Amino acid sequence: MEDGFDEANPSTIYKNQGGLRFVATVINWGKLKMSKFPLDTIRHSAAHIMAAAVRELFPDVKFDIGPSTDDGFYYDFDMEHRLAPEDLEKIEEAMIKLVNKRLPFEYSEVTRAEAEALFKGLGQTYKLERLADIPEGDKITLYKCGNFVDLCRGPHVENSGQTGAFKLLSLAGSYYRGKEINPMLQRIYGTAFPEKKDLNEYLRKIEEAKKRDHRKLGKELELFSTSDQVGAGLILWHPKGAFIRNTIETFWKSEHYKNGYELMYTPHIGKAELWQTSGHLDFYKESMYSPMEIDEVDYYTKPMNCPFHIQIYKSRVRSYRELPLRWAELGTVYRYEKSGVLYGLLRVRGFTQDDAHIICTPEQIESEIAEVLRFSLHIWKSFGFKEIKAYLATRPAKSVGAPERWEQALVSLEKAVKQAGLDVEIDEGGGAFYGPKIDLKIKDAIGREWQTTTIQFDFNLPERFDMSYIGEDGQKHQPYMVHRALLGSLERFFGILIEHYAGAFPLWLAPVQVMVIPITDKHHEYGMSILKALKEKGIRAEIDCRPETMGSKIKDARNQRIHYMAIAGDKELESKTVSVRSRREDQLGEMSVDALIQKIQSDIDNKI
RNA sequence: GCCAAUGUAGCUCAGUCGGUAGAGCAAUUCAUUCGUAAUGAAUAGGUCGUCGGUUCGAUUCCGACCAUUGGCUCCA
Repeated sequence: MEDGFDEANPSTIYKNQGGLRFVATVINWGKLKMSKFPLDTIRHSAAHIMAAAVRELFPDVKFDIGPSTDDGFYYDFDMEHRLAPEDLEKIEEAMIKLVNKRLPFEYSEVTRAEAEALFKGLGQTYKLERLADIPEGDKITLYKCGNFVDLCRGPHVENSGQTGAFKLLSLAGSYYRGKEINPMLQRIYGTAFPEKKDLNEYLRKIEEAKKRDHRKLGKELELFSTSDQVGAGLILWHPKGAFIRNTIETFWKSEHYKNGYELMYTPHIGKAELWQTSGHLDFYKESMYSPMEIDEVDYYTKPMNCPFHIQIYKSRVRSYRELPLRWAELGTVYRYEKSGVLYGLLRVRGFTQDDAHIICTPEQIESEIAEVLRFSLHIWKSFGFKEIKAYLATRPAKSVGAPERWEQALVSLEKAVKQAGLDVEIDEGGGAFYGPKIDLKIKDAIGREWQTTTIQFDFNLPERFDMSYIGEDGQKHQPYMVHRALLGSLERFFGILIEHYAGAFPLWLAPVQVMVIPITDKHHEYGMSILKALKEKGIRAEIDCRPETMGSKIKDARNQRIHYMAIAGDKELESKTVSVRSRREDQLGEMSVDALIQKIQSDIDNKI
């Protein structure tokens, strides 16, 4: 009978604390079937049940909030007990008991004073603070399920039996109100679905994502690693990963040359004065590494390439006749990232941007932007990504640059996006202080979105570096400058690529395209001749001459995600053929080596 | 950076309530010469993340650090 709770008559709860009355939430939903409750209602209700269960197990708990999310729900708690993974099972068990009781969700509209009295009485300090956030005049509603009452705007399901199939997934720390200076609360993540099969499908998806995890595949396929001795967030590209990177870079470079770019190389460090002029030491210093002293002058490792490109621009007087300049560089930069945010290839401390700067006249800006976008989509298509969404970020409150420039920039960005036929979302005021931008998000094979391409105007650096060109009128003018990265960084892109293809790269990127498998050592010689024929045609082939069974060699080649296996035994030796197996289609039967070569070359050409 | 967890052979993991450790896979050697997802046997392989403390003795207990994992914050 905690808190005056009467099991037989739940509605009597808290009557002693302000005489609050609760009514069932049944009205909200009428006769809806459980599966008809909105997903977020089910999840939010599950969060309440979880909170109620936590309260039973740890009575001293203080509650913060417990919303539904895109994938499920969470609830933030503050308590003496440090939650451990074993606790999740106990909490789930307690939840199931509450579910089986089919306790009604009941709500009550109360006055601020009533709510304050209630939460003060319960010692729920976070709830009191959350209560204070509710604007004067707004309704204050409480939802109660069993002996757990929560400040909540609802809605909820009718009773605890309707929270569907749920599962608690993980524990995490989380700052109160998401602010670093606030105390860290304990968060439990879970998810819920109307039906068990939906939950299972979701859990299967998590498993699928785990299988594709680039950190796991990177190790298994020997693509990359990091080393404690080198340092966190610094990537070592192993031969196979480096091969793929080189293939990406070669393609990237040739496409850039074909599309009107020029490529450059610039140093990894630059004097403090350069970064002073660029403003990085004022605005970006916390992401830069400590300087090194050379001949009594401080030099910084570069976090960006732009100041160097600008120096090339400024190496002589520029005429309007040479604009637009499209200058690209695979520039390796180093940025300090907090230790806790490092994540495989996706968040690192040293990375190579596929950077470019477009320097042009105001008249050229619109077509230049359209062209960058077109080029970007072409590149994405080449790597097998087809679903792309654009995000347009406009002028923030604090910003530099003439209003008419911002206006023109936005118009050209909008036009370009429209022309490219992309779905676009506007992020009002989300631009950088130095200019508006378009970001592209690409969707991978299992539907996850990744932010990659960014196209950013910069009204700051041309000013700071006093960039100019001589116009038709013989006068000095300030050019427009646009930064853009298509793949983002090679590290991050490689991580995305690994997950997109689950390690099974398209043939043109695959480090090994064919594995020749002689059945016994009688066939080694013939196998070697096949290997030679393939290599002569520039096909990346290897041969497996280990004294293993054919089945074992096939298994290993498959695990290495090798596209084609060319099996050579007595039959093939006699008919001068190979028996071909593909990763995708299993057995393709016997064919001549020439036929295999043709097949492979056609796959490569089609970027399959 | 913060909260929590983890760190044992190349990989995946077991184990030691304090007496310097074990499996499977991989590797090596030998045997097997095989027809479309694992042939068999033997051998070798570990400062138990690093440094310090407690102890007769530490991989085990304690502390610091490093790294990793799940989140939070951050990512102009």
